[in-house]
Amino acid sequence: MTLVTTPTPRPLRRDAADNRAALLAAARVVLNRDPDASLEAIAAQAGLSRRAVYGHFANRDELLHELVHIGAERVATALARVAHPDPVMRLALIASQLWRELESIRVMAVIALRGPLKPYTDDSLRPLRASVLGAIRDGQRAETIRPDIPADRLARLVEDAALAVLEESMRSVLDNADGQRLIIATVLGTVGLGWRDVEAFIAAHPDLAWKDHD
Amino acid sequence: MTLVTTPTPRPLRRDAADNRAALLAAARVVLNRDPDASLEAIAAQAGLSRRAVYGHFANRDELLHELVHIGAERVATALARVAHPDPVMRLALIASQLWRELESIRVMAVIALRGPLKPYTDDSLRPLRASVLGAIRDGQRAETIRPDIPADRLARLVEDAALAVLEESMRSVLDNADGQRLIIATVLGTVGLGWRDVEAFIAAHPDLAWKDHD
DNA sequence: AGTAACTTGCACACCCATGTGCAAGTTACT
DNA sequence: AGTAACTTGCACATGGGTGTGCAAGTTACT
Repeated sequence: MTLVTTPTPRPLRRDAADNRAALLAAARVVLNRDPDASLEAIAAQAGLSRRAVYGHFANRDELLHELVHIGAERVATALARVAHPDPVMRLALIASQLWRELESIRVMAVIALRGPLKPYTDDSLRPLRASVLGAIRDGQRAETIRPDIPADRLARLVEDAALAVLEESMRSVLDNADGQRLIIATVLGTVGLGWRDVEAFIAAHPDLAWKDHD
Repeated sequence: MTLVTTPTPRPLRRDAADNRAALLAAARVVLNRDPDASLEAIAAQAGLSRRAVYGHFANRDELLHELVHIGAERVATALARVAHPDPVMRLALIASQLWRELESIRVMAVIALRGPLKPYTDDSLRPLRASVLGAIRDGQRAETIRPDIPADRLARLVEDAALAVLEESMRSVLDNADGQRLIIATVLGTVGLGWRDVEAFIAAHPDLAWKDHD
């Protein structure tokens, strides 16, 4: 008769846990700079050897998979905060939350484009996309959002517009307040609002302003 | 005394010229689908062997260089048609011309991002970018274009927005009329016009409508 | 202080893409 | 019909990234 051990294989040693986290963080940084970066580059950024990577992840894909998984969780958490009857406001809130998850979002987008991780990444982004699409549909019904472009197509353009702002933030320096304002302005602009309307909208909703602490 | 031969090395054989053109066309197609496609893939698309590529281009970079060169010429030609006192109209015209050069533009953008060709590609796109930037500055002075975003930053966002439409055209099918309308709407939206203004603008300028036959 | 966990460095095999040399075949041009 | 141009297929070298095995060193935990 054998004793059944707990399914938990073993409580990771502290330095190992740190290194694992460091690798993921390094991957997020390096891959944002160069989507084709080698494991060598990622390990170096984490201050580890390439060989060590294989102590934590079976292979490259598993590392990326983890990255996407973590990103998806952060986005889901951020998205959970968003709820508002006005679809335009909902889009603004989503945009604003995305700004806070800049690096995770961008890595996911970049990984989604290339390689075999695409299906999984798409899965992870599904709720976000559904949420955007829903807001756009509602807004089109109310004609606050341009009804001249099919909702699904407009949703993709909004996604690309948001990504453009995230990329812009890698080129030049954007502090949080500016970045948040910019991504909101760009998303609402894409969706059909004129710039004066956007300014009025932002002014009318001071609760949209950037708050630190979470 | 020696006879001086014309600087033209020799008049390319016809099939060779055809194949060279086929390779460039194949590269445009294949690289639009996958920016990292191998020479093998490009040659195959052209119906040639990988080895033949080296009969026309010294190396991979030279092929890409040629592609960018051709693209730049097409864009320059298209851009030359654009001149209008109203900066918004100017942007619309630029956008409209870009739609006609879809594949060339997209390949250039994709090549510009990665690899050592970036400086050359940037050079090639300079006049286009200058033109966009100029229109934006003029429009901001007149307050028809949103003045709340610095002109250079807005120019980059416009560029990304235009690319987003070109990408959208690779995902779903867009006929010329729709594509042109969409890229104009997106660019003008990014630049701050509301969707009703855009519709009015397009309606007021029937000369913007798609015309075949160049 | 001792043990297991973790990292390192090196060696190696593997894959894939690029670039070159060369002989043999096909094709355009005159 | 003959010649040079062009393409092909193969072999080979090179380079860079991935993934693995193993021995030796370091570090966390008890």
